[in-house]
Amino acid sequence: MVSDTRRRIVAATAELFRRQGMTGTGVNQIATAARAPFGSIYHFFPGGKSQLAEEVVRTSGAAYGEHVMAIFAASPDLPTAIETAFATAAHALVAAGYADACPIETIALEVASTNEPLRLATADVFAGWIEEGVRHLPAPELPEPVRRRFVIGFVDCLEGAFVLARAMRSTEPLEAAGRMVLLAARAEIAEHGVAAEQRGR
Amino acid sequence: MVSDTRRRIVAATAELFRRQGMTGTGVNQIATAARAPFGSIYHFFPGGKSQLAEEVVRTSGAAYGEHVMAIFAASPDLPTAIETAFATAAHALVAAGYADACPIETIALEVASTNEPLRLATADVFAGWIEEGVRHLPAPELPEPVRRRFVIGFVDCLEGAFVLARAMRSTEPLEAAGRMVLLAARAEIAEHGVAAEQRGR
DNA sequence: GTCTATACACGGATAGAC
DNA sequence: GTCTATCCGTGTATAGAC
Repeated sequence: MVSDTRRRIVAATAELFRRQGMTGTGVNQIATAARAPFGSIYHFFPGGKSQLAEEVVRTSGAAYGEHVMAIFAASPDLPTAIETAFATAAHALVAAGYADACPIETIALEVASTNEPLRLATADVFAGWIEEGVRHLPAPELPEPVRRRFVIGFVDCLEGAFVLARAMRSTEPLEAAGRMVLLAARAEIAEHGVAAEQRGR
Repeated sequence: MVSDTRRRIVAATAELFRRQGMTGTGVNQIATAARAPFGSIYHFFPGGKSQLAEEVVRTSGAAYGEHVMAIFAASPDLPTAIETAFATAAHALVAAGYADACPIETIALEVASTNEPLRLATADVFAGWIEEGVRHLPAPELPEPVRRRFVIGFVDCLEGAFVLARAMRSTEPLEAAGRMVLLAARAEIAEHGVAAEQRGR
């Protein structure tokens, strides 16, 4: 049985961190947003802000990965998956007034050179996305190393597009990223798909 | 005649913001790093941290854009430019211990939903990169809208790769991004370059 | 387990001597 | 122009009543 107060704290923290980053968010602000007494945060997270941040990074990071995996799973082929993923991301970003994009991106940059435990948490999340992405990429004809490289490039494009889209308040960066990933997908399939057929002969 | 103290303040701020972000950096820390008296910061920047941040975003953003443009200008064709740009970025990132990547990326995410003047400054920088990139992209055969879309995708990939590379302490994301951009470039040239030739007949 | 009060440091910013 | 002292708010964190 998980406390409801605890859940509210984690949810409020995730939302605030996603929008303002970690250093830009105070524990006080979290308590207010979660409608939780200040002391409850230190009751549930004796390690303070760092412990809370690590849990938020790992849980919201995993949830976001599953969200993208669901799109992969529902797509008949790779081009469809790419178009759906970037269109969905663009739609969600506009709906949220360009506030909510990737839940861990801002934190990842903030802690990369300043907080080793949290840096590791973000690295674990990205590694998990890549692993799951390689496993579920709807392009079984591609050899595993190609799939891995492609999935990493996919995440690169999505994350980078979020930065430009939020700054410029435009979906154009997401459309450009989707196009780039799509062209790369076609090229990899043309090259390695054909090679696979030739090997099969 | 520009004060040397002022220059040291801007340089120190740029370095600290690039590594720790803006909210994670205190004015006190800036003064110490710049070996400048605390009050000098408010002497040169009466608007305080915001004014200093805006100048840093615009100047270091423009400088970084010129750095990439120099690579474009020195490359005989688009594939070479892409390979050089991503290889140079990877080399620089490793040399800096994964601390120094894009000078405005962390700030852009921090301020996107919290500080409108600074958000505009980051958007202006990105817009400037795109404009210059479209102008100097070593692929004159591509029509202008295609060049624009491609340049935006290029920046998407670079920025996103920086996030993953810094978090994972690996150059693999930069290599994957470079590969993705390269494949997309070949595809655009194959499609539109041929179309241009056909129109010329 | 819940909540309030408070400690203590550091945040940004200002005044004013030199 | 340079630098120090200081203000006040907010930051994280803790103590302890309930």
